[in-house]
Amino acid sequence: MHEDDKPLVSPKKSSTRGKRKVKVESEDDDDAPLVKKPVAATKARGKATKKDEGSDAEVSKPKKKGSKTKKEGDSGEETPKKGKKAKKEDEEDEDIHRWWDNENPAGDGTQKWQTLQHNGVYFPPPYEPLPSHVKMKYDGKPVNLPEEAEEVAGFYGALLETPHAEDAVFNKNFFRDWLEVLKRYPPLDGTKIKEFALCDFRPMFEYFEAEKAKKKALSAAEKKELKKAKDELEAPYAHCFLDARKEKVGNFRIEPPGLFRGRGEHPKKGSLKKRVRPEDVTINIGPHEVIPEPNVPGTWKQVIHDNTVTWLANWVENVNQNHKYVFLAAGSSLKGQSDMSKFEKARELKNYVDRIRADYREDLKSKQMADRQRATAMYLIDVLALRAGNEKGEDEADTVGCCSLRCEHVTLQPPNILSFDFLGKDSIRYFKQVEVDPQVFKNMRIFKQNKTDEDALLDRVHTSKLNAHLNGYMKGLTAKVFRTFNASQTFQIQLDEKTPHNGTVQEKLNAYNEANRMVAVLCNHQRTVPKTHEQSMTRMGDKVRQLKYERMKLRHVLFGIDRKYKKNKKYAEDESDIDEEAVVEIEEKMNEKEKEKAEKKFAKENERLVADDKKPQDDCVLQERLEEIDTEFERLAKERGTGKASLKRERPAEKIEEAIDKLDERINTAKLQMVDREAGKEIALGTSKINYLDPRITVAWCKKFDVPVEKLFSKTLLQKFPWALEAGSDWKF
DNA sequence: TATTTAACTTAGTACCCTAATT
DNA sequence: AATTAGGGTACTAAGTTAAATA
Repeated sequence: MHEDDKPLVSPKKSSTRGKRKVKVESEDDDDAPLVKKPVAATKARGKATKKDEGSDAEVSKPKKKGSKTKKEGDSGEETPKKGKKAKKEDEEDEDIHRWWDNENPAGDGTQKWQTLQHNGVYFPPPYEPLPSHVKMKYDGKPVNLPEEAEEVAGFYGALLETPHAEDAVFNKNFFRDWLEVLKRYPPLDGTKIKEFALCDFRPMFEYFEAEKAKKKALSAAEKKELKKAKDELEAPYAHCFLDARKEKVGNFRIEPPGLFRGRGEHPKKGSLKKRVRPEDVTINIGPHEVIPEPNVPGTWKQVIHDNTVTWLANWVENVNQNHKYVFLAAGSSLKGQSDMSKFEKARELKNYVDRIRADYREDLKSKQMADRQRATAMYLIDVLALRAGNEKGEDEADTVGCCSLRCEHVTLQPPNILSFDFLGKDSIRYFKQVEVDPQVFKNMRIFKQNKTDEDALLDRVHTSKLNAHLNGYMKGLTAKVFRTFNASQTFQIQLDEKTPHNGTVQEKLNAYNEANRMVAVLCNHQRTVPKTHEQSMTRMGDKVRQLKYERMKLRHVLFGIDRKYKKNKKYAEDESDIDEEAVVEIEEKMNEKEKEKAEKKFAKENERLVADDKKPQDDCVLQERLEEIDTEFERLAKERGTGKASLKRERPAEKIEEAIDKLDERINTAKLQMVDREAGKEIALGTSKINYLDPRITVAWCKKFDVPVEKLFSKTLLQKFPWALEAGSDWKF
């Protein structure tokens, strides 16, 4: 692998080591001449730098982007016609940086930027006190709170109808932190707030709800107006210039204050997450750029110039002392390159995985306990796609991964089934019974010997050691690469095997989703069952029964036409679940619906007549129509159980046969849809699509099977994966 | 070497928007 | 035209990992 000098790709380590801390300006003096100008770069855009840094990366552009570039070219002034109607205002028309055209676009190096210009971060607007008539109550009496205390009370008030308000830990933490605020900002009327149980936040809650409703009731135009105003305020922060290219910033808004919503049994949930001020925020910017002003009063904690990192700003959040960063958006070159190298690394694992597997299978029998445990861990990571599983602290939710499994999390079901039950990342339950290699089963029995439930199952394995071991096989190999590798590999294989070559687009999409789901199951990607799931299931079920009913009727018509059909097995058999009772139910429902429809139609017709200055139809017209429907209903009632039926309009037997075939098809797809829906109700497909499946697999598949990629990648996903869109139809993971 | 910290990826959910449905 | 379901996005918590520190 040759070292190349592309600006974004530097050879790593040697050059970056030791520079993690703050980089002093003078160190960068050597490249000063290159970047002096961009101080005024807001206007200059790519132009100036193109000349200066020239050549690299841009070579392929003129051809394709000719027209676009020209437009950008006359930069400075706006061409009067420009944006008028040609484009929707949101169409960005940036010429994308084709970094993946470079010879070694992802390399394995740290990306090191040359210039970085941005406007800092966007602080949320300051707190606006509630109107004076909205007051929480204490012991039944309204309390006059200073705004600092009111704000925090409001955070809680907004959550009244959520499960958080029922959570003892959440309440305790909130109340503790709120009391702390109250100490500094006590009620203005002298109320002594002592007990949580005496607090009534409902007036606040109701006010918020009313405000929400008001906002919702605004006309579309007003909403648009508001959004536009907000966008304008935020616009300066939405993009930055990285090496003179405009790039989207991911999360340029500073997280607003609120109550910490930890997942699962997080001991700190409900704690007050304080408002972040400029004094808390460090910004990272090119050494020669104009230093931006915060949009709220105050000065930055620090301004640094560290081109070995990719963040624009950071601060430490007060609840868990977690570091928060402002990064570029997923579609940026920096993120794109890193994403691509992630998948390239996973592909590289293909060259080593056989060896690695052979080794750990061997080591499953090692005499050394540490080796045997490590091998077992690797088995779990490789086969079950478990996460590495770092140790966690007392002040965090009790969740585990591979290396942090405890004895209580695995039970043995002879001869060789392991039953896993533990909470993983985000406190998502991993609950599976898995048939494992007999040696793994034996090992587990051994590892559990003489230990209590709370003891570590793999007490001799630690993530860092494990990763060091993996790194010995392949540079950069760590536990998490296996998840990426196995996910993408599984996906590719499933698609290759299961895609119906001559199927319809829908059938192909089904195969795709099936493969996607298989990966999601492997990685245990879950979601809460949608609220409406049950409802939509019954609705789908009703639809199937309706179809079956129609089929039955058609069959009966056939019997009336020719007795031979009764002999035909295809038609002789009754539809499942359509018994006498069901028929009654269906017909009653049909009757009801028909009447409703008739009434609506009647009303509409009259409206029209009135509008045309004619006189509306008499009610008896409606009555007549309703009676007709009832007559039909009675006719059907008489048919019940006779095994015969007639149609309103006669049709030849062969047409009916065709219709039945069509119904069969519809019944089948509807049933499949139900099965599909039920199977997927708690499986999240998105996570694997975004993080684990090499997008080139999807792109190649789309090309090969002639499916538009837009059916599978949303707009943002398309923006995230520009580098993958050029994969050929025969590309393989 | 063990522990801590910094930086980055991965994750589910709340909420918004859009398209299907009524 | 209004409602609703479900897809998409924003948000930020919770992981992993390498490097810094003790």
